[in-house]
Amino acid sequence: MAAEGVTAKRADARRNVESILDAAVALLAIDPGVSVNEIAKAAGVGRVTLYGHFPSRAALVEAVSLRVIASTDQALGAIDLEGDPRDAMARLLEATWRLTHRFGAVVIAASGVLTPEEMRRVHEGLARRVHALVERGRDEGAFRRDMPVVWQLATIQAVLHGASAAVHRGDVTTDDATRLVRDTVLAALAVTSSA
Amino acid sequence: MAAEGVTAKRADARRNVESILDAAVALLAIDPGVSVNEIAKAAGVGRVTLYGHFPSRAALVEAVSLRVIASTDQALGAIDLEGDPRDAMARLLEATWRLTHRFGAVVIAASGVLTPEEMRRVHEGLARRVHALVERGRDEGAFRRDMPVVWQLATIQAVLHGASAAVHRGDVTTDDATRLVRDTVLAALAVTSSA
DNA sequence: CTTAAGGCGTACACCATTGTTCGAGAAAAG
DNA sequence: CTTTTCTCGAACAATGGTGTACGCCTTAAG
Repeated sequence: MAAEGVTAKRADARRNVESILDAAVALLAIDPGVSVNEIAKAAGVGRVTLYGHFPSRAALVEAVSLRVIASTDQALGAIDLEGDPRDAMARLLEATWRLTHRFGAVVIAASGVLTPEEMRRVHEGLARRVHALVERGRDEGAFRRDMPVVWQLATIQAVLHGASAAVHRGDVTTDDATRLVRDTVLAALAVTSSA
Repeated sequence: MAAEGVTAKRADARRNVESILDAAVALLAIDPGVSVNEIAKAAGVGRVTLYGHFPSRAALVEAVSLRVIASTDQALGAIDLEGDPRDAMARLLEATWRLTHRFGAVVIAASGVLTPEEMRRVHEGLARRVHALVERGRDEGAFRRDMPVVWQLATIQAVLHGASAAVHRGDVTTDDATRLVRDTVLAALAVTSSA
């Protein structure tokens, strides 16, 4: 329908592609080095079938990355970043945390496949919102200015990643982590009363 | 000399073992999956020579782990943890940061070789000091109590790890990171003035 | 129902890595 | 100098992963 040059894929083929992508996202989010065999098995298809849809492991990882990026970008785009920087950051963190926890190590898998330039562009696109919000918070006196912005961004990312690890370890629940990430990051960004 | 049961190793053999361990620590701290070949090459010895001293890759990683653990334990044991919890935490963080940055990913390599029980014991030994200090700080009203201790420990670890990544990325210098880690962690642990 | 697209298992080539063996040669120890 | 230990390269088997070729079978599509 879309293009008549390519013979429309059969229904089960489309279903399998979806299964493969779903399984790949789930497994790559835990272990970036998972084998194609395991992904195919988890998707309920044969390894050869997987290769019928994705010419190589790299292509699969790339497809997964694109899917994760699109999903992430869409979710973050819906966040209201206006108003008090602290409140906006709280909202942004809540959404970002869910995404980080859900996709986790996919980034690591992607870093081995995508070119550094592609990685930079993706990271840029996702970090842009946080970056802009941190800048605004600093300008408006809500966030401390005695640290580099890049450091503050790195801290946010580190806390998110650490929260994901803590949940996987069973130290805290996902719901608790939502609150803890927010409070911890806001405390780290807040202007010190002793200054 | 030490024991007459074993024939004393030759001088160059001892030197080579040291070279191998040094190279292994350096390489494993960057890439936990580095090959034996690369380690041997970096140490300036043949791969077979390496296998002459360490029966397997796992044995090498274990030896490296033990060396790192001993070095870490000794360095942290020299820290004065008395006095104001904030000051003590600052001192502890400074030392821990240097170790984290120096050894980094060795932990990841070790996790694939050491048994979970061994890993737990090692982690316990290293986290014990931080844990005790956080507890004391909470009891004395210096650190906030509206977060689980395990979360606060996870946060500290996350910031340290993130700092190491930031330095490797070139976002901040090692010296800056020392100060930033301290200030960020203390801000995250501090009791909120708004509460 | 007929047909073609897709699924699936087996088997194979290929590559990197681990771990071993052998023998010649260099170097330390006495 | 002699002996013993160690180094080192080359070669080999084993493993585990990626990617391909082939043939049979299932299933969607018309």
